[in-house]
Amino acid sequence: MTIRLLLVDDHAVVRSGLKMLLSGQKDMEIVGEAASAAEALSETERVQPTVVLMDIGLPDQTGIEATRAIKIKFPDVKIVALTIHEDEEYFFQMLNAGASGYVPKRAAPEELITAIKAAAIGEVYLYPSLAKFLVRDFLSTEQPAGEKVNLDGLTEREHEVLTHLAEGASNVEIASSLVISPKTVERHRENIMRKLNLHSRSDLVRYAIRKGIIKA
Amino acid sequence: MTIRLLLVDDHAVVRSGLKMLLSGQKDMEIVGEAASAAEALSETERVQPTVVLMDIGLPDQTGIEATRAIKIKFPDVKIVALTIHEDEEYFFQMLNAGASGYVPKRAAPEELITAIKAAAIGEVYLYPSLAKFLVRDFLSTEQPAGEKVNLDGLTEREHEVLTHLAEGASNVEIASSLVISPKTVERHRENIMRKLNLHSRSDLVRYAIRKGIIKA
DNA sequence: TTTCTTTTGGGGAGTACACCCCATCCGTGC
DNA sequence: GCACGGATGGGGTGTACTCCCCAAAAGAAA
Repeated sequence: MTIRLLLVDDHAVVRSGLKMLLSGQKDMEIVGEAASAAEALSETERVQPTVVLMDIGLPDQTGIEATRAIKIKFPDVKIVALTIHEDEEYFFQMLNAGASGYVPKRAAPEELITAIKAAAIGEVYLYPSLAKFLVRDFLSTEQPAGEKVNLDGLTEREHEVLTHLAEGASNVEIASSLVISPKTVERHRENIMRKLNLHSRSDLVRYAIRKGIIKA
Repeated sequence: MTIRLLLVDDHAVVRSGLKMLLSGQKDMEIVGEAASAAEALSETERVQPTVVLMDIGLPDQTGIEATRAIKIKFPDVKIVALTIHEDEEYFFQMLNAGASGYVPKRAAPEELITAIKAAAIGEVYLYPSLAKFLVRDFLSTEQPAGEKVNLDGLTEREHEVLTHLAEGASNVEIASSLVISPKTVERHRENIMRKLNLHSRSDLVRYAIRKGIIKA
């Protein structure tokens, strides 16, 4: 079964390139083109494509709005975003609008083809640089690496020891890592704890993560 | 910069096939192999790979547990799941465990290579048949995706104890808080540590923060 | 020069932890 | 009924940790 494609992009050159690229695919057929959101909707109605390749930057509306409009009228039509934008915001909005795929224009041609085929059979292709956003959202664990400023009154060495401590290393492990005696490590740890008013390794771990000294 | 790979699969034949397949890649180098979860962990420590190719069905533990263990000890090591399983359950668990990619064994070789490269630069490759699950999850829960039940295999009580442990409480403090014996707290702690393959309070703290169980 | 800080290290006391053993009670499932 | 897992506890062993004491060398600051 051939995949019926509708190309939506306001640049004729881009559409031509896509036609050139995709015409080599036996199982695909380009059944229509559109240069605006309004046209995209009417063309979808007219040609009943399997998959719509949707640009985001369109003259009248955004491709996001066009996607939403198409999915409301034709829920079975799959839409793959093909755009220069690689930021989280557009990506999430396209997903919310109902897109079945998201491919940056810089992607390799094979990736676009994979995305189209995936969309056609009800699956979803996400470009790796965008997929990570979704996974991060899924894990919902925000931990943007904080500034590595050193203003807690610790000395250079103490800071170094703290890093190891926070990573869960034992005194002996740290000693061997820093090539000093375990007793010295202990000494540093005591000083760190006194300065920071902490009293356990668990406290040190949380402190270090809060300060961005280590990642969780 | 070459990508250092560790292959984890209990079938030697599979590993051989992967070596054959990946040896053609100039920017990749296979630096180790493992046939079990335990071996995976020790090999990771030994060879410090960039990316671990992780099977799920392993003799001693699941690849999910192995992934969790590796990510806790070596957060920077990227892990790509390579498995015969294509169901939602395993997929979500691997993501929760910290995987940077998920590729079914039936996928095309190029897709595996893409996934490895994506993981190596901190991105995420998700196979289309799995990606749709994540998108559906994203759309259904809209904001608080992921972390809702005990995907880590802990019981209700253990989860409760873990929270206190992660906050730095001692056994005695937790005992008095939960109105049980310190010995019981210890019992729970042991079970938690065994299930999560952790061995110190510091590990527990980092685990809990990563999971969003407590804030840093 | 003298003082202070940093880094290095040892001894020891008391506590907490990590990891084993054991058992009982209770509810769910077969 | 019986098995099974979960929650509850006790005992013990060895190690690691937390916190005190002490000191000395090197370098910066007074």
